[in-house]
Amino acid sequence: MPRPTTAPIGVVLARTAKTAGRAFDQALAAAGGSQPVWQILISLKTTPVANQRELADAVGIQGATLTHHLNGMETAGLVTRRRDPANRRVHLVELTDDGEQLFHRLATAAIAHDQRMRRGLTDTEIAQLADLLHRLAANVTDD
Amino acid sequence: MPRPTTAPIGVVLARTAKTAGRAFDQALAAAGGSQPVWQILISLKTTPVANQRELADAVGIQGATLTHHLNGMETAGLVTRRRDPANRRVHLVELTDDGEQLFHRLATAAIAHDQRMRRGLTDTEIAQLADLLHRLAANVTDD
DNA sequence: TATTGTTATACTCTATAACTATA
DNA sequence: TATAGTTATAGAGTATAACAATA
Repeated sequence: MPRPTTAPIGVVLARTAKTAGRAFDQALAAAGGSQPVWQILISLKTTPVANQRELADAVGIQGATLTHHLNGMETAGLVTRRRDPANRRVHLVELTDDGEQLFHRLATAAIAHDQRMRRGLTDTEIAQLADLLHRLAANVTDD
Repeated sequence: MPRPTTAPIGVVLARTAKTAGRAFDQALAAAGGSQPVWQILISLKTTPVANQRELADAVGIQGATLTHHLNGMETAGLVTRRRDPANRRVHLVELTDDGEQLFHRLATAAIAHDQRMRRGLTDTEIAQLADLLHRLAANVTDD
């Protein structure tokens, strides 16, 4: 008596994330950004981080990878880096006016993208989905 | 009266997919594979494709990208390519014995990974999740 | 010595454009 | 001309290892 073969949830998740991620990429690109830049901006705006290591953790990348993105963002005039006088090993990352403006443009694009994705789903269903995704992620997080 | 700020579902989805995707990468790497190789193998085994273009579509990549992966897989002895006698423009892709074996190893790893992710979730919840993800993806698919 | 961050280097996945082979 | 696939090239994102600066 074969179990009803539910398609592997990992496959469904990966496929959906690929599709949604590409659409999100396009939305952000049209607004002059990208997913890593958006993640970094949103972390800077919403999460109090003491140093770049914590920022990298918040974004989910390595420190060297963060440096790579910050280099680009600094060249583009989105952020400044200066040493913390209290601990000169620490580099304080701060948004410029241009960085603030890009943040708002990307936020607008992200909100529009989210509303598009949510079409036809109730708030309850979205909450269910978020809960299920959280529980799934917890299962593959080693801690 | 501000709406209860549900976290953007796109953010939750992207974060979950990143976490789950990396765990899946590690599981496949430990079994000697990768996500693109696994997607190609599973498409070859389960989807009847007439040519490489259809295979690329099934995997969700461009034809040239598929060629890139098939080159590696052919070098690794996982697949063979030969021209279709009936239409010599078409290259028939076939799994070798080694390819079959890798498919089974990766399938085992994928199943274990799926079971790990599903811990604590009922079959009903998984089915709900799959349904919600499908509806989300449909909203960002242009067709 | 330990901590913070950068530099150097390289790998994987992906893509577009130009090309070859076949029809 | 149109179709199937490959080659050439490039770009984005990520990572590890070695290094410099600071404590």
